[in-house]
Amino acid sequence: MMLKPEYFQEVVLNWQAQYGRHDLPWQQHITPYKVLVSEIMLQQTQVKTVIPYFQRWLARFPDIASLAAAAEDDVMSCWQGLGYYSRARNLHKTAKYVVHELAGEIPKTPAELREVPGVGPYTAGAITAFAYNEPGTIVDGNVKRLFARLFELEGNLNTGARHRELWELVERYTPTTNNRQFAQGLLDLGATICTPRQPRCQECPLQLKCKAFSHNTVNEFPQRFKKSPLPTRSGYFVLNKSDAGIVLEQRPADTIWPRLWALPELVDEDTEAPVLGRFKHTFSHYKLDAVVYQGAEFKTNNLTKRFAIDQLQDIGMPAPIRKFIEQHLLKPADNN
DNA sequence: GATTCGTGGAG
DNA sequence: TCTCCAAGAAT
Repeated sequence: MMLKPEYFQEVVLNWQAQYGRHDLPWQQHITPYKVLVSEIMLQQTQVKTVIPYFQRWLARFPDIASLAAAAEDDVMSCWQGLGYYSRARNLHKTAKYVVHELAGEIPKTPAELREVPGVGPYTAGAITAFAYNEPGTIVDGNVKRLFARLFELEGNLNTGARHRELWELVERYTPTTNNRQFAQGLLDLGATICTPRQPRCQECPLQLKCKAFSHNTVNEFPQRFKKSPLPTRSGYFVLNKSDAGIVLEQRPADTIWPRLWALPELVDEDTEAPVLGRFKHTFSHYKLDAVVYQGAEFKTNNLTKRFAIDQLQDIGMPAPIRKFIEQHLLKPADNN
């Protein structure tokens, strides 16, 4: 290895101590529970987005026992708007599992953590390192980018084989001590210095060791590949408003927005009912063009319920549905 | 291995 | 507005 692991570790640790982030909410009075919650929330989600959710979550479910004892509706309500809702249900499952089967102790080793629902290879290593300060390898988007540039790793690192290769490379550079600080250092370097665009190479402690920097190819790594444009789907929803509130439907577990409360959805368009409004929404894998009908009849096998307006803040609703409803309740259309 | 799963920050 | 992509995991 051209770059000695001992040197790399020393650089990352020293840089983290001096320039890394130390004021994130989940870094204060660290407990395994805080680390678990934060790591699940941070999956594919930016730190800035997570912080207010994390604060509210800890206020509502201060420890793993309170989460285990919570009702699913409360859990989904607290997660609403954060996306990837299976994370919330898995976290709830995990809390029950840990409280009832593991005497409240969150597992410590990556292997044991992998048995936990919603915990994959990254999160297992992260919890081990951050919660217990024990050796845990982490490969996320930050680490992938940093190593891709440091060693000019070519090709698509997202394939199974290349990802395993990258994982083993990072593993060889992961120390057996100072695990928490090292893991934080990797993430902080990726998030604040080795950024996707306009990286701050002048401030990077690894500048002289970085192959991409030396070849002036930093912006070419990690190599990007074209993705096909997102398909567009249509959605048809019903908003039935009365003085008593609005009717919502709890969505089935096998749809987008599983088990959230949303406007009842029609399988087809309704050419009879008046159109109240439309909205567009972009998911990770398709675009939604939605039509909302006013007072359309619908039949459903799902649970439906009428909610008063002031109840809506306490239930888990998809972000775009909530936005649409708020717009039309605050500024009701008078075009009928 | 390819798909599915949300939402919003930032350029 | 459009694009990339974010402390990924499950199926």
